[in-house]
Amino acid sequence: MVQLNKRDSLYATPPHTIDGAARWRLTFPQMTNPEIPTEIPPLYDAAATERALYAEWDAAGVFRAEASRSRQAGGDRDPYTIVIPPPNVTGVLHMGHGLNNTAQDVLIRWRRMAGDEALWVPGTDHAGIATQNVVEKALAKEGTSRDALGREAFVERVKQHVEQTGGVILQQLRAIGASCDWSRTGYTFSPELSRAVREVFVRLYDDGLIYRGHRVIHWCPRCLTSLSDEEAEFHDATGALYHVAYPVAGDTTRTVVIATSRPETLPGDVAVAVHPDDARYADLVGKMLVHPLNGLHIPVIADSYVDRAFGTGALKITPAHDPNDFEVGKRHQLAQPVILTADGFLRDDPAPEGARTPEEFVGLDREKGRKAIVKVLDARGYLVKRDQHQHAVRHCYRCDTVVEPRLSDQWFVQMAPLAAPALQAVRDGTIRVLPERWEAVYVNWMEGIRDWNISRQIWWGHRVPVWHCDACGFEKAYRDDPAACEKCGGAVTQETDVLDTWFSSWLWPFSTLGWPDVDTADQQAFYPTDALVTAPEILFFWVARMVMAGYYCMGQAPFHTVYLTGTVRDMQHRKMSKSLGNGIDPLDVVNAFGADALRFTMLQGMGLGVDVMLDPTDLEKSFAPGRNFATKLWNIGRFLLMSVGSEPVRALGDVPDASLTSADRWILNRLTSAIADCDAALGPVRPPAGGWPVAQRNAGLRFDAYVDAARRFVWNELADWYVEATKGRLQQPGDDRDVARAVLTHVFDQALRLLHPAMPFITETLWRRLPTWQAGTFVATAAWPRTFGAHGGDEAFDVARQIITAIRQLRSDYTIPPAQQLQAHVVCADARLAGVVFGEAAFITRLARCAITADAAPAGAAAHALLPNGVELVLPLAGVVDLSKEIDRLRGELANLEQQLTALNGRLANEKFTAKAPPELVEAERAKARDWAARCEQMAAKVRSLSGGA
RNA sequence: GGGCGAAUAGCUCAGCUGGUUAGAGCACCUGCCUUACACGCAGGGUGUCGGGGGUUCGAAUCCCUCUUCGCCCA
Repeated sequence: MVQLNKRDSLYATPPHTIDGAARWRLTFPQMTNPEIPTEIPPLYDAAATERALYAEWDAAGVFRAEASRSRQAGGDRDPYTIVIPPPNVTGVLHMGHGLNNTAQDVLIRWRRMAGDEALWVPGTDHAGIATQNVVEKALAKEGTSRDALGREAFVERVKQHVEQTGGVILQQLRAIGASCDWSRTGYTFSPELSRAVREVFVRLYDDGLIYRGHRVIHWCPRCLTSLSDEEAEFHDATGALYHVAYPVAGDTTRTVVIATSRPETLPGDVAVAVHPDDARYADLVGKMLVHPLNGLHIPVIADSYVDRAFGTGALKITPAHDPNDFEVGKRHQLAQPVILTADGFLRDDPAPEGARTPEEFVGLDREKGRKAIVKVLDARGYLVKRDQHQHAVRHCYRCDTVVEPRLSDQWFVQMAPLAAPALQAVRDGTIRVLPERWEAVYVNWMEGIRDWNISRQIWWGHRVPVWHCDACGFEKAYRDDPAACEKCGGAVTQETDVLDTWFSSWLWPFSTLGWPDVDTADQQAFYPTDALVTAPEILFFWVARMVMAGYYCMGQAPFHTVYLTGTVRDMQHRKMSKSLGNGIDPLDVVNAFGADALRFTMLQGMGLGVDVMLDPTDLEKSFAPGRNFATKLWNIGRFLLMSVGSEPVRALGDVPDASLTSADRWILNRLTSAIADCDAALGPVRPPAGGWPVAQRNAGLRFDAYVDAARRFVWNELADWYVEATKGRLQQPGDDRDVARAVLTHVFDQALRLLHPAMPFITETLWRRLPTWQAGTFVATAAWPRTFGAHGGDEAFDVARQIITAIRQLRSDYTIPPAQQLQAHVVCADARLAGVVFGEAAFITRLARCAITADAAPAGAAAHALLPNGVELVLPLAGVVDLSKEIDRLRGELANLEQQLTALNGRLANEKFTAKAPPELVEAERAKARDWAARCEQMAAKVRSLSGGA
């Protein structure tokens, strides 16, 4: 429940129904008539504006890029391209997307206005495992399964699911204002992009970079597929380390104790390994041990892989269920019994001598199997001890199931040759990664690059395009499905695995531009792309692999800048997630406060490498920065546009320089530094030839600094000072009124342009109400502001501002009601300064509600202020000001300044300082000391005269 | 276990290659419905720049160390 002000009653529904969100939904007449500025509604209605405005942009083709206009294709504009990180086709928008796509949209809108041929390619990926999981769950509910349906019918079913539910997220992106070129929407499973996937597979295969390997890989027993290293995420867990005794065969006095965190894999043991230099076990190497569960004899082997310091220094070897054991097993030619089923249940894989998995354990899942086995070991006296153990356990990134290492045949990409140029690119500055520290992470991963398991044992995805001959065994990868074996004419069979979804998205920057067709217009015009904006989590999954694919397929890097966003978190710093229920639906925010408020809030919090904290339980508070500023901007616009009115406005260039007031000069100078600040914050657009120089590697992409600069200009300079300064001028017809109207219009126009990339909707809505607006034009395609030379003569306005602030401070110190008119006596030793001050008298009087006069102040109690420039203010306040308190107040100020001055003089007296510090600095400090000394003297004199007069 | 980063106002963060009287937003305190805006206006900084040592004429900034917290990798 909010406190209503008098204005609310005009528009609001009864007070008890008012909350922050509801107020924004109140409807006002459509604001499509810009011709009547006097009818600008008092509240900006985002809901009623945004959707229609987006449709208008879309219909006008504002977001569509033309290949022919790109310099690379013979046009006269620099291309600027971003490809969207394709979201899951059946996904819905979350805050992470909101953050990420807002950043991209700022860049694209900025460059579009700056005159680049800006292309933002949107699209989705088919999300193999995730989408298949969803459909399989639905089938389970219907009492059927993918196996019952069969492969073709199942794939058809998934397709239907995607058609029905897919693409929602692309609609949602429109709601937050994303200015994508929808005519180029990509989909990783479309026929075009599928052709790219197949092409790259065949090329890699023919180059010998794709091979089939029999290895221990990460297996998700729930998704029933293999996972790449990146998809099997480590989570720290507290487990137990079990010490199990293996008796030495034929020597009842001795045992070897091994330590394991996974006793359920005991049946798969084929050896116990010790370090070759480990004296404790040296005499046992080559001897046999009796397996404590199945009684089979297994050897003690020596292998330097064993870490003597871990556990007991003896390690059980289970080749089929641990990647390291697999390697050890291969070195020692050991068997590879598989004692777990695909879905994670214990099974037997008997040795010639007998069963490995005792019958009582067969059919138990991993959890139950572990408990049962530990119980039996304990009962038989083989369990020596059980320690608590901290370790990292891999989990499936899609379903969070504990990943099982599993021995199987998989397709791999040999990565080292692909990594070489990708590593070089970041090292030599062809590609920069921001925040910089991720560059090190990237380099580290590339240097230790491991082969990529690209096969997935699912059906939804691109099927591995390899066929083998049933008759002669010939095998080959094909661009087009073969009818028969090219060697013997026998029947051929295609591989059943499909490819990792990332095997399609690593081609995204060029597959969306028409690859593998060569030199399509889009490729020529827009490749390589410019910035890639994404979350750090997919640096390896996606970004690093795109770089590799870019070099492999296109011969050059796919982009020159990688910007990794922060993560959206709640107030406890937990990542927002569906399972925690701490997420915020961006569309709720859009409905409540508008897309601009959402975007501005995110941008303001988007420091480089900084996470964005939002409170899902209090949207009102979380989005206050954006909401407040959107409202402020609306109100500034409303007032400014109504004040300027609809009569013709002179172009600023037609206003003679001499007609500009000090205030005009001041705001124009503030504007030019705001433009410079925004440009500097957004940063260098593209690297010079030869890559990023060190000085620029970390420059730009400071979205927080950009919106801050624009906000400061609009709110703290334009609204707080300049608009106030023009109020008087606008009421008096004449030339000066027209000058003020021209400056207001120009400055507001420029401000809207600066803000447009951040707040596209509200800026467009206001921009078309400018008296200079021409039908059919958009701020979205208006020219990005440029800095201009400084206007001299803005000091008077600054002096006036200082005086106003000083009077306000005194008012506040003495709690004088704002409405009470005052009179200040201004004492200026400097005649020129006096002229300046009294030239701004009207302005000072209005803003400070205080007339100024040069007359000497009357006797009696008064408040005093001494400005740094020597101007002295006396506010006669008999009855309000207590003279002794006033003296104390001034003495306090004086003491403060004297303290600073003493420190400063100390520094200046130090010869080491004057000798070693830069001369400019020393001179600046001397000047400061002179100023302070003068001011101290003035203040001391004031205190003396007040004390003496008392 | 290996590597990297951070610690500044109640909260989230700026503070560039050492030199400002240490800043912003939100929150907070005081006074105001001053005819664009109470989602606002005016005024207010509420701080041992994590602890300790060092380098330097000078340290929030550079170095060492301790503590705490993150991230990446295994």
